[in-house]
Amino acid sequence: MGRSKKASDGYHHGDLRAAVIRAAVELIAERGHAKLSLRECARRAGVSHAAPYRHFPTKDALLVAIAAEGFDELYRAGLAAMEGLDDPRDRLDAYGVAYVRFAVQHPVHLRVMFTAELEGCPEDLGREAFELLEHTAVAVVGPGVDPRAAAAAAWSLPHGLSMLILDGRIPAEVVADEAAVEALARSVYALWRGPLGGAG
Amino acid sequence: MGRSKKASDGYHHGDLRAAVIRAAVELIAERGHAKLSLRECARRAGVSHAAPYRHFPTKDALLVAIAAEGFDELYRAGLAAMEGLDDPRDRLDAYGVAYVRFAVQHPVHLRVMFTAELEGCPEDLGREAFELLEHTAVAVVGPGVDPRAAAAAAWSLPHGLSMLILDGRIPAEVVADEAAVEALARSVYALWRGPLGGAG
DNA sequence: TGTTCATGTTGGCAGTGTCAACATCGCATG
DNA sequence: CATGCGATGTTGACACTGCCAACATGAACA
Repeated sequence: MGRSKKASDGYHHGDLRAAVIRAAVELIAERGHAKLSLRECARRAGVSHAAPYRHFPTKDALLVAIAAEGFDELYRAGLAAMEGLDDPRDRLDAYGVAYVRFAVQHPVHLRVMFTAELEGCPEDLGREAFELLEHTAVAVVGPGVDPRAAAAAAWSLPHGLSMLILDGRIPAEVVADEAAVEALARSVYALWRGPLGGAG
Repeated sequence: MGRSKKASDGYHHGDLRAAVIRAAVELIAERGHAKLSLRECARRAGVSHAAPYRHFPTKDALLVAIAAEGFDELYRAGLAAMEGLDDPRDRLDAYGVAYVRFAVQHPVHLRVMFTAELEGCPEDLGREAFELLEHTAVAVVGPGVDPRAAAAAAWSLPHGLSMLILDGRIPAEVVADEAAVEALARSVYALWRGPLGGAG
């Protein structure tokens, strides 16, 4: 039952903050967002019911921490996916596919990231990830287009697909495993490149 | 303080079911999804704390009722928007714009509709709205394309845009009022028709 | 007129978020 | 080495919640 690296296994936990986050993500995955309980997190981390309050002033603060974790990882996944690609459109595609991949790999995080309603949520949460997308979109559409509209358009597609998948709105066969999801994402982009988007 | 149409203003309420739903939507709009409380709904409806249980066996059942209401209205909004249009692409656009309009007009409903995680949620919740979209999308892309992929692609765009707006992820100026939102939706479609989608 | 049954009420239980008061221990300072 | 302080964890409490069981009311039908 190693409690992890440093800190005696006695009174103090050692890395309770991370342990609570981990427990919360597990709990949400098991029971759903609405049934998350700080006290249950504490139990799973092996501490008393009020211990998490030393690290998170409020339940919402815990969720904000999860969201921040998610945005950070999403940003890095986007960067990694676009690495080495030069054509703006290829880069945008790559980000989009990575976005959807992130969604199925970290469904709890994505859900929490876009649940807002969180009080005390820092204004610029997720800004890096957003700006990366906006710049990529602007590079595709050129300088004549309102960047905010370009960003909204480029963001909506992978975001919508991700949310629909998380909500179980996409038939199960089409999202059976990670490869299937990636294929779906690519074909969604292809459709908007082709018959859905192209000239009629 | 007329309690509405029939039913004496005494022991029995008359239309408690609808009153509870109304109160729940208000409450979520004010305090957020997570802080919805059946007891507070009961208070606002002017009944005792357990009265809602005569109409909803569980809190989730109340949310399912709200979602059903939303899907029904979304379906009818889509139908109305496409009425009189013949070109499949125009019809798909019209549905999409109506989808986003619905989102800003009924943010609570849309949020609840796509929160899933609801236990005892009927399998085919929202099927009408979905099938309408799928048929419209298939009419655009033709018979050679997997209908599930076509539906996913056509659905992702308005859904993603709606969710981003509800989450406050789109700059406030761009979604200041209903007209601005509609203009944004149209320009998102135009971008995927043009520089984002078209041949480079 | 009398009974039934949907609807509403009261009271209670276990669980929750949050707070205040207290306990323990690592660490820097003498 | 002693000491005391601040970060971290504990205990106990409060108001609130979802849900349940037992009871009350009254509208509609026999």
